[in-house]
Amino acid sequence: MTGDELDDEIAALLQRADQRYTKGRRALVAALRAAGQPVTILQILDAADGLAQSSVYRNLAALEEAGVVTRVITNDEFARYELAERLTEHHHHLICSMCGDVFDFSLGARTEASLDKALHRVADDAGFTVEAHRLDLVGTCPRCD
Amino acid sequence: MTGDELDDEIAALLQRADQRYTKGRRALVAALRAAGQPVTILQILDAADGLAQSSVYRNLAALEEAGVVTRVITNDEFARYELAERLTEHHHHLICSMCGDVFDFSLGARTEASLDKALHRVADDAGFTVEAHRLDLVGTCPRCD
DNA sequence: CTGACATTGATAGCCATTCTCATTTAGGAG
DNA sequence: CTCCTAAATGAGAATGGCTATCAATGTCAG
Repeated sequence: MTGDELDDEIAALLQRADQRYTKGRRALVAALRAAGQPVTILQILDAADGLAQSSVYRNLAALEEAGVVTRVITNDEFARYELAERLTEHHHHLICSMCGDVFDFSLGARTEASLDKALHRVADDAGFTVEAHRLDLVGTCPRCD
Repeated sequence: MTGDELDDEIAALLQRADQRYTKGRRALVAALRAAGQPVTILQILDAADGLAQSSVYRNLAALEEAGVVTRVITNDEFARYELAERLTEHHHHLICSMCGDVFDFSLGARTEASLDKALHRVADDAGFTVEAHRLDLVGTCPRCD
């Protein structure tokens, strides 16, 4: 997806949620795009300066509500954010249990498909309506090893 | 694993970590065993009363350190705990995004094995040392649907 | 029994996140 | 362009799950 297509898609998502695509929100999206991996609020504040902490928190919540970004759950105490899969592509996370850093990875289409089938079977049995699945690898990254 | 075997195993794990298997810790383990699903601190305090909040937090940390329990990461703001997989069996979680409840499920051995193989391949490529993998299904439980 | 030390429980403190509110900004109507 | 209304912003206060503190208690060894 090119930058313009991405922007159009985001604008549409925000409009649907009655939200404006403001300067601050554009800066957030740019920071997430530049990072290329899930980042903490602190990292965002350091990278894209001129943003107020309270606005970053508020706007990330608005963007999440609109389906533009996703909050990534990890082991440490800091929330991380990345662009939603609808704007990128389905992927999973490598989480370093030492430093907390998070990296993306994908499985082959075949593995992903068979996993998805198995998961839907499980969900049906349990009466669950599936929204998403989350697959994380927890370990030690090369830098911390 | 019978109750006694479980207790022996836990005692061994604690001993290895220079920790005692005290009354309060036994009560915690009993509560987790009775629950049969990951539970919050609040649920533990409600179920097994007579436990001090501070001791529950401290003891869950000690038990986690010793490898007896596992902290389960979910979407909501409450930490959940369950007996470690070494004391039960490998499984995954169904997470309800409405009420936050968490349920266990397992995949067939074949699916699990091929997933594990794919994950190790990914980890090797990235230079990661794998500790564990985490597979969660996020959706809506029958009660909230 | 006694000393050394781990554990407990009440409470104070911490800190990521959320809330508040006065101010600024943006879009629509005339 | 000028109002007007409502959303967005930013600085700081407040929230709340969790952690640290510390005096009192329990426990094992000798």
